[in-house]
Amino acid sequence: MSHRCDAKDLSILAILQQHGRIAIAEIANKLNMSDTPCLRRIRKMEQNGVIKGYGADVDPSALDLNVTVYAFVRLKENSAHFANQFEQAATDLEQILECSVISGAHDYLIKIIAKDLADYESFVKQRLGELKCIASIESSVVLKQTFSKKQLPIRN
Amino acid sequence: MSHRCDAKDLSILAILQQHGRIAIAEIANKLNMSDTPCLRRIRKMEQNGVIKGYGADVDPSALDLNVTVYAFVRLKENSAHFANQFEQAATDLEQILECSVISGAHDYLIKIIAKDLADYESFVKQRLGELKCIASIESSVVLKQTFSKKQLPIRN
DNA sequence: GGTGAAATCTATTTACG
DNA sequence: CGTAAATAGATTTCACC
Repeated sequence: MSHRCDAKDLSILAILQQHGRIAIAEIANKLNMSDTPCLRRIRKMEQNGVIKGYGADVDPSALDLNVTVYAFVRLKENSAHFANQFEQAATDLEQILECSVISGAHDYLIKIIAKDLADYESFVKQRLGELKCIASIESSVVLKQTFSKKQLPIRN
Repeated sequence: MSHRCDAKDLSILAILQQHGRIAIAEIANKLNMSDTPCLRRIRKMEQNGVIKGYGADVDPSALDLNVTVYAFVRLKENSAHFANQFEQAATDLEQILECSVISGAHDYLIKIIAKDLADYESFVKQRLGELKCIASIESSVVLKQTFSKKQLPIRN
């Protein structure tokens, strides 16, 4: 279901990554092409999964979410059963924004967002602490987000 | 410049986070309101920064970006000069998607995306390795991304 | 804060090179 | 793969509650 993106597709993606609600005609205009082929390319990329969707980028502090924490999680056993249990639980917890299996001494790296440190602490104790598959959690609190880019690097 | 979001604003945000290109009329319809107030609320949230922007969610593998790595960086000194130097360099490097100052033994956690492990290695050696402010880098390769949610949790 | 209708702009389709 | 014109649909403004 994949698809080879040519240079024009990549140019369209570079624009849409940054301006998700831009008019198709404006994209076409920027790239010196007309609307119809531009729209056709976009619809094709939406259909074959190159474009997974569109979203508004919301300021976390507007939702009173002021603390981000990265946490390393180790499981008690490296069994498929424990892994599935943890991954399902993590998926269901809205405060966990990202969950990755990583190389090295730990099993998972998860990114968590919370209102404040007290909220984070109660999340760890009441939600993660409930999971019997977890052996240890090591938290790294984000003191300052230098930046977070929403765009992937596109090289033409 | 902040703004108190009421329940309707939050409902709008919940929809726009997941469907960034949805028609305003459709949002209004889902929430049993008419177009004009819905649009007014959205424009207000765009202006006061609650909505920071819109973007297409692009599949990294379509751009031949198949490796994600989290790296802990320690600086040689905890001076403002070294911090500024590192943060500016990280901002300029497109492959670094996120850069956070974290608590604990390390100074920064950065998220890097690369074509493959060879590409990542050359990035570390040729780009990061050039920076005189860095004392050490510890990489955690993402073996599998269990999930990555693009939406912040919204509780009404 | 809200409504509903009119005007304007954008997306989509169709016909064709 | 491209263009251009016509239709259908969305956004925005307006007068008003």
